[in-house]
Amino acid sequence: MDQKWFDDMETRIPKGKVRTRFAPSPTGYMHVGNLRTALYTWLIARNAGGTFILRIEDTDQSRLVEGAVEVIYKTLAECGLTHDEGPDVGGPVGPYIQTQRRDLYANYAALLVEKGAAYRCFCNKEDAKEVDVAAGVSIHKYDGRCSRLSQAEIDANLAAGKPYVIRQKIPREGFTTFHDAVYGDIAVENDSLDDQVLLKSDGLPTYNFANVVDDHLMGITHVVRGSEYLSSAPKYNLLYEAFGWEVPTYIHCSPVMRDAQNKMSKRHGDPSYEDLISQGYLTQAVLNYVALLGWSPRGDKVEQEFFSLQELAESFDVAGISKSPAIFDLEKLNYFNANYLRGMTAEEFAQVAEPYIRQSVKNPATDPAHIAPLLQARCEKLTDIPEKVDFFDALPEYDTEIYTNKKSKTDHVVSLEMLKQTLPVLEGMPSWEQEKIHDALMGLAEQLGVKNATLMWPVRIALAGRTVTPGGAVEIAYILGRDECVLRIKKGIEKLSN
RNA sequence: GGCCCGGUGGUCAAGCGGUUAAGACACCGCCCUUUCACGGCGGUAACACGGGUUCGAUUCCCGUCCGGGUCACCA
Repeated sequence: MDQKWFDDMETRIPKGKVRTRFAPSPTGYMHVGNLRTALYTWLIARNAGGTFILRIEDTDQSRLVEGAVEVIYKTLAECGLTHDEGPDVGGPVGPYIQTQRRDLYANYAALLVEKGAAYRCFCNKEDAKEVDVAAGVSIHKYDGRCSRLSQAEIDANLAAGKPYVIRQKIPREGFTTFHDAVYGDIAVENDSLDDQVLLKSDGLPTYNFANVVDDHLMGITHVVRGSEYLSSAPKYNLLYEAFGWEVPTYIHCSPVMRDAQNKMSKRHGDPSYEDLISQGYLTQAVLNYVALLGWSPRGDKVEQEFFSLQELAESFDVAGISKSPAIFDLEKLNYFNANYLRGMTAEEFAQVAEPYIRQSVKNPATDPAHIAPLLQARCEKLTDIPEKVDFFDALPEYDTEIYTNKKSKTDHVVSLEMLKQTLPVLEGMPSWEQEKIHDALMGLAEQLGVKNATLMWPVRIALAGRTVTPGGAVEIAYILGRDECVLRIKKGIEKLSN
């Protein structure tokens, strides 16, 4: 083994600054838990003025998914989680795709064998498996038989070209302690640890090995990952020790749940980041909500709930990360989304709303820009829009029962009278402007000596055929245009006269 | 089953030995009002259970229960 090669690898490692990495395996699907991990990882780097790295973990050749890496790039870019180093942008410690680092892992695995912390195992999968009959479950704890092979036996196997894997040699005695920034100190007996496979027979590393090697070689100071790796952490520590490497700060994050007992998953049909966007949610809202799902601000910010990405970067603190799992609540996401929608300028909102309005308002004479303002305070997500505005194109069939309203003191008789009074007023409007329509109708109510609501309710019902509408009678009338209004009022009169 | 982790209202979540146990979502009521919203005001609702330690436990320790994770040549 060439010592100089190892020394060169060491000298490439950047030192001093905080360096974090998001290391997804390309599954073609960014689930919410993954997004949150990426966010926290990014925030830790940005909060410290450090470096955020993207690394692709594609060592499982049987799970390759076409275009999956693009989904990752696209999502990170859309969310503003910019990476400083990665496969597409390069960097000092590349390559950033694990399959392109293949030889490197083999070298480090060989080094470990030399050090006596790992050994070649010639067993096939079935030989290595044990079944715990008493427990009624199969456990996969390898008995370490190949660690006891003599050099002659090893040489013979090698000479015979027998395939092998490289396993980590775990001490049988004692215990291993490690520290996690969110869970604290955790100690486990070494005897409960398995001689895990480091290098597979195809020559590629397992996640467990590649991770340790890459995190070290890339100078990662804070390892952020899901809590499912918590029980593997002692084995990683043993690896760091065997190499004589400094152990990074571990930050394990509890899972995002769909309900009390299940993680969110594609299998259960839970939405991915992309699904949420196509369901009408805003990226900012999703990020804001997800940030708070498992993290909460401290100090003078305990009560703050709206955070821009920049504000998150300023406020984020590992101490605020929660240990217990959090259930993803669409209702609360709705709340955040509604607020972000309302926080947009009228122009911004009109722009994002237009395609949704056009889904049901096809009439080219109707201007979506006039409808958008009515919608901004009335929808939680963009996909709420189409069903709210479909009455503009065509008056829906409706039952005259809806003319009756206790609060506005209207019934069929009153409504009929109101519509009859309204018709000539609208027909006689010198110009069709919203303010003029408003003044005319208010004037009519006053002249008739009725409450505004008594007049406005039936007019709005006749115009929309709906009890719930975005905007009031005036706004709707203006958008519909005089001719259509007259037609719809007449239709109302006709229905009420029967 | 072994090992590891967790357990504050329905949900997120503050709390880190002494509090009337924050706040937010949802829910309910009232106000505003041209419907529904928005907005404003108010309300219902929680420390899993049992033992300790302590003058005093939501907070510290132990046990129980419940939940999760892990035990792969997947990550």
